[in-house]
Parts: sequence; C-alpha cells; structure tokens
Amino acid sequence: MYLQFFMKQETRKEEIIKTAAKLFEKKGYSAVTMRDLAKAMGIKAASLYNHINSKQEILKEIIISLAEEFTEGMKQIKASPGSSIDKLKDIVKLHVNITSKNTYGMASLNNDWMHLEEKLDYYLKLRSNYEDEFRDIIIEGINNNEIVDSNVDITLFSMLSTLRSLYLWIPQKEDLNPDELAKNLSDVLINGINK
Amino acid sequence: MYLQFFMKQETRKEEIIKTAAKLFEKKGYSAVTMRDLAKAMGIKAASLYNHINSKQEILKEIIISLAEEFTEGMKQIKASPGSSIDKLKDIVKLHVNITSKNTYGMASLNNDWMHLEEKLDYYLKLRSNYEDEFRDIIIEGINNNEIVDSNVDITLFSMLSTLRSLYLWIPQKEDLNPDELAKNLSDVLINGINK
DNA sequence: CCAGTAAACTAACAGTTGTTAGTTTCATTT
DNA sequence: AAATGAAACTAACAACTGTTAGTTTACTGG
Repeated sequence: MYLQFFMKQETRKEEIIKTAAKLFEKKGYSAVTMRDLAKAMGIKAASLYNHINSKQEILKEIIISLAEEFTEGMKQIKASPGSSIDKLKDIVKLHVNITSKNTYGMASLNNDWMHLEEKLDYYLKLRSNYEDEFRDIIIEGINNNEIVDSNVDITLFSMLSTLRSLYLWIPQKEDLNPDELAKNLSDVLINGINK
Repeated sequence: MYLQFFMKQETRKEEIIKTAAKLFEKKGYSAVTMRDLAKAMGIKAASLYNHINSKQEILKEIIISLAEEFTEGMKQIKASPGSSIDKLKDIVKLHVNITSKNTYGMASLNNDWMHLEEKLDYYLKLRSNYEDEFRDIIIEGINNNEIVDSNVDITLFSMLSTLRSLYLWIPQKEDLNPDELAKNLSDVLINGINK
C-alpha cells in the first residue's frame, strides 16, 4: 500500500492484461486459454474472474487503448505546423514510440482485432479514419511538391506495412534506442535506398 | 473424370486445403474448427478425414509449400546475372506473383506459422535462410555502390514488412494487375518518396 | 449384375473450453 | 475481538474440440 506514494502501483487487472498480451503475442488470442493465462499468473483460472469480466474484455482493453493512442497521436500531428515530410516523420516517431512501450499489445492489435466482437465496428472505424488521415498527409505532400507523385495508395501501404510490423523487430533490436530507430526508419522510408 | 483431359482437376484434398486457407485468413488457424471447415465444404466434419489426416496437416500443406516456393524463387534470383537493384526488383516480383496466386495461404504463412509443431523447425530454417540471402543482396548492393549505405537491417526489415503484408492489400486492389503493382512497388521501395 | 471403391454419413469418445457458484484465506480497519 | 473486503480457492457446468469406428450411398469397371 505505502508503495503507491512513490511508485506507480500496477493493479491486478493491469497485470493480467499485460501477461495476457505476452501470451497472445506468442500463440494468438484463440490459442491462449484462461488456464494458460492463470498458470502464467500463478493462480487458478477461476480467480481471474475476480478482476476481469471475460476473455473478450482482456482483448478489448489491449486493442482499443492502443487504437485510441494512435488516433490521439494522429490528431496532434494533423494539427501541428511543419511540412508534409515533417508530419510523416512524426508518424514514424508515433509508431516507434507506441510500439516500444507495448510490443506485445501491438501483436494483438495486428493479428487478433477480428475477435473483438462488440467493439469490432468501433475499432474498424478508428483504423480507417487513421488510414484516411495518413493518406491525406501524403496527398498534401504531393500537391506541395514535397513528395514524388507515384501511386498514393502504394506509398501509404508501404509505409503502413513497415510501421505495423515494427512489433516484430523492436524486441530483437534492443541495442537500438527508439529515437535512433525512428531516424533510420524515416531515412529508408522517405528517402529510399537507391543511389 | 473426362474433365481431366482439358482442365486441371482439383482433388478433393486440394479443395479442402483451399477452403481451409480462406477460413484461416478470416479467423486464424486456432479459431477455425473442423466443423467450420466441413460446413464450408458442405459435408460433415468426420468426412474430412477421408481426405486429410489431421487439422495440423492442412496448415502444414498451406505453409510449407509456400515457404518452399519462396526458397526456390530466391535461389533463382541469387543465381541470375544483373545488378543488385535488379535482384531486388526480382524479389518484389516474386512476392507479388506468389501472393497474387495464393492470397489466403499467405495470411496463414504470416500469422499461423507458430502452430506448425513438427514442421516448425524446418519452416524457421527456410525463413531465416531467405532473410539471410535477402540481406546478402542488399549488402552486395551497398558494396557495389548501387544502394545507399544506411542501416542494412532496417532496409531489409522495411522491404520485407511491405512484401509480407501484400496479402492484405492485393485483394482490395483487383484493378491493379500484378506486373504494374510490382513496378509501382519497386519504385516506392527502391527509389523512395522524397523529391 | 456384381464387386470394388471413393466419399459421404451417424454416433460417439475423451479431453478442453470459458465461465459460474460457493467457500476459504488472510491482512487491514473498526 | 469482530467485521470487512480483496483475492485466492475447489468443484462443477454445458458446450465445443479433434478425431475414430463403423456404416451407408452411389458410381465405375469387369
């Protein structure tokens, strides 16, 4: 109890969600049972229900909070000054930062969103809004003559694919700090690789 | 029977695997039951076992055949003449072609490989060999002064992430034919987007 | 017409699934 | 000392899982 005066105390529910995210990353939502999760927590499956309402709820908490974080980040980037290229660099930073903080959750966001059920529509709306705003920035850049006028959707697809896969690579590149990674990534994504 | 004289007759096993791949793409391997698959085939679950030995085997057939196709393609690219940039363009073509032919299977390859069990080690070996040979081509290009000398692993990661995500985008871009897609993709991935 | 066979069927199995109900433990507060 | 409340427990449920055994159906070649 006294701990909460000087450090952030993680609630039991948060511990469960964090542990679940780790398991979901390895085997996927459907293949992880409540007994698996309980074992990883060192308790019995039934005890989990003192803290959470359902398996569904765990997935929802993991995915929706992340999706809203991205939505909020995009909102700020959209409102910021600076060129389109600057905004794209900020998007790269946004993905690197969120993914660095929560690698496991990002795996669920990418692979298990289809199991969301009640919150599925909401998630899909957030995602398509995000993609639309991303696309708008690219189009703006083309109109401003900052960005090469190639196929917009392919440019969007390429950047987004790379950024969405970050969760797979960040864990095995612990030597690289987020800022440096964001910089290198921007170089490759924005400036290309051809000499 | 007489059909096989003028068109490729799909065996029942192949039909099952194809149908399974479609279902796996939507919900993932673990969330698809043999009864789901049977219903999609218009038969009862037990009848599936006249054609396949286990659920596992279906996944194995889907993933391993694709992985071997990539391995074979890479082998030919490696042996071909041409610059490193040419080879990278060939890799893009390889991914676009294989993914266009088998979008559903690529979803399993990307998301369900961890459920392979006996064939898991073999798959992981193929995959890491593939990545190594991809990396070698990039390094060769840097040494030949064809490719910008940025972080090799990030270049590799970026290209591979985009190519591995193709299965998500190809179905909704039916207007774009494979050759054109490969060309546009090469432009974006290799020449970048910055003006 | 009969034998053979591919491919469907019904019925059932043993194990696993998410979840609920009711109970116990134990540290903190009154 | 008694009461509270959080968080664990045991036991059980109904539904679902992959899979097997044995049977039926319907077409094919002799």
